Amino acid sequence: MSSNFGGSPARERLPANYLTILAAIRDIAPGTHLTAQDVFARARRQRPKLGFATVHRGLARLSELGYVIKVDVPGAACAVYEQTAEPHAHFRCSSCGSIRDIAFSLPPELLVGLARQHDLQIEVESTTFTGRCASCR
Amino acid sequence: MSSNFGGSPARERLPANYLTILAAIRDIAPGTHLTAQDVFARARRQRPKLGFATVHRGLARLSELGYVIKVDVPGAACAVYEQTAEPHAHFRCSSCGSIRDIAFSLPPELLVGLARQHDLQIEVESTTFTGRCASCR
DNA sequence: ATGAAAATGAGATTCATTCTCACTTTCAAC
DNA sequence: GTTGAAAGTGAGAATGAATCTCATTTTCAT
Repeated sequence: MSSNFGGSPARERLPANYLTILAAIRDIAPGTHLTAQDVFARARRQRPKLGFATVHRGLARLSELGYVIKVDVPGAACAVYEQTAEPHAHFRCSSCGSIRDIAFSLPPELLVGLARQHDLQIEVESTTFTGRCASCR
Repeated sequence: MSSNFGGSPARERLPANYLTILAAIRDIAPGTHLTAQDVFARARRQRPKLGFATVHRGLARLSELGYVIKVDVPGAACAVYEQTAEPHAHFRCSSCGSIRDIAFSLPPELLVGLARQHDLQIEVESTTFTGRCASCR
């Protein structure tokens, strides 16, 4: 899911492992996208006994709570995770597979209109562009 | 990929199997979304010996050529396919998993602007909304 | 200290998708 | 019509991300 406009993360006690997982994502440059494997490798440096399933569980929970964002990009082999940031879209290069953020978001009033028009409750909006990046052209 | 604004399908000789696969998708109500399994089941009624790998190959090719659209919806277990239609977005209900079309598309000039601004070549744009549908509320 | 609930790690499992490969079909050139 | 190279095919194996299971460990209010 790309943008979460449900508000700020709920304050809730998190298991130590989840904090380690969260740190693994927060301790990188904004705009970086990590796969679950990446997060696993990074978090394991802090907690060598950490299991992969726990990373997935933790990422799912952290994503639910709004601490991180799970990004499902069409065409990509697996999901990537990023730290919470301003709403934005994603671009995926079909040639090299790289993913980068694009400052962009749909106007909230548009979402409200669509939701009303179709009788839906829209919680998450995700926009993805695919094409070729500068270096692959 | 949700919208393809690269033009109309190229005229090219397609293997008979691919035509069967295409027919399986075209012979349903617009707005219906079929998984590869669904397409397989339907196409197999016409060609019982058809293999599953061939369906995947065919869908990939047909999608490349613009005859069908592959829809990768965040959160869904697998991709779905639909017939080519007016550009539109997708809504996925997080509760029942149903997917429906939403008449919506980004203004082309916006895409051109983003492409120029970020030095990208944008070929496909995909917008997905997630939330709860009317019957799940 | 204690016990119920939550969290954990390891490995098995699931399942969509892709790969492999021997075989078959297609079709243009002769 | 024959031929041969290229393309397509089906079956099953392989891949790999994500989820599930379960016995064990940790947490924490009491």
